Amino acid sequence: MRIIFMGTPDFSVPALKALAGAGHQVVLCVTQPDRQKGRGKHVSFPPVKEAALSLGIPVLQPERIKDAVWQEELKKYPADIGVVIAYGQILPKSILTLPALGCVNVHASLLPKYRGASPIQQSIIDGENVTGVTVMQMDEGLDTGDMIAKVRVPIGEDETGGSLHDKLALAGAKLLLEALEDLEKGKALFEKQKNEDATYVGMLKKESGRIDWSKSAAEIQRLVRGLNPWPSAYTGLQGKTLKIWEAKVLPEPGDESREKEPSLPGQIVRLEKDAITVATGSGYLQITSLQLEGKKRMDAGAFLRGYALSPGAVLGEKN
RNA sequence: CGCGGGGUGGAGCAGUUUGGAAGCUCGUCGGGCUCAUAACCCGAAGGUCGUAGGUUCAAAUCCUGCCCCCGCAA
Repeated sequence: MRIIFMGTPDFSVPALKALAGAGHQVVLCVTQPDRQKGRGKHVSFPPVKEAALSLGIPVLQPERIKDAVWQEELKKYPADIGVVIAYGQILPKSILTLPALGCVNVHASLLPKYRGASPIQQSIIDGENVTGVTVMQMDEGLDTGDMIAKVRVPIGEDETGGSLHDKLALAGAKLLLEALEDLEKGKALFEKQKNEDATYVGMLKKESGRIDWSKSAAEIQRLVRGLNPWPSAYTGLQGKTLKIWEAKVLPEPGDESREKEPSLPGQIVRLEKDAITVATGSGYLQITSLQLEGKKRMDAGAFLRGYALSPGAVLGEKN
């Protein structure tokens, strides 16, 4: 089919490549404008643009796709269908209805749960056992369209936002091809979403990674996993930001000697050769991989070799 | 020219302000102790102190250029 592809981040790339690899004709890629990124304020291309250029696909980068000029521009690229994956802008109805078959969206959750911007990370943070990808026919609402295809993906014990992101991106690419095939043959089934079951998740902010030590160790550990590698869970250590990359949940501090001393949430109760155990609102968190502001990520053992840390210190204090 | 931290034996750090014999905690290797050990004791190997140049009797340390890593901000 002739396809207009709209997407921006890494999540969209496998689908774009899959479409091209499956013989579809991607006539145009619409993606967000180049932005200043990184340390030096250098402009960089969105991942989808990089991929599109290497595939020889024309790229359009509207600042505001709602502006009427872009609708006219899109008409220059006749297509059978639009495929939207994490594009980053709300599409007006005039564009959704432009291709003959309209536009379909690949969303990284089992709709109607986790509508919105950060379904991958949030499903881990919530402790879900399973998530998935949904392909839907787009309508004007936020992830409210009729569902065409769905695939379930289990969330593992050690799943991180990054690992799940990659799995879902690949699963989504595969599912998309199947859905397009059904649509092309006119045998696609459309299932309405149960709006009463819908849940919404907003965009991730840096602040969403701040650890609240009064929560349970299990909750904090899920936050650490869900926000790894971005934006990462963090706390404060002696005035500096401390990112927590990996941690385990312990029901007990694992040391008989300290049980008498009450510990505050966030207080370091035990230092081992390669782990730092911290008290939480419920249970203990054993930190095994971390990163201090300005330093590289390292395992707890390496950190303790060079950083004078002693039990009793409290993490997360005013920063 | 967005702000800031940093590059020192395999790892993580101190030492740089007040130039003058390369240090600490680990790891590795050898030996010892032990029923045993990630514990303890003894010993050893391993570093052009990111890189290029400058100042100096003397530079990890002061000055200049360059490379690389990281946190923030976007």
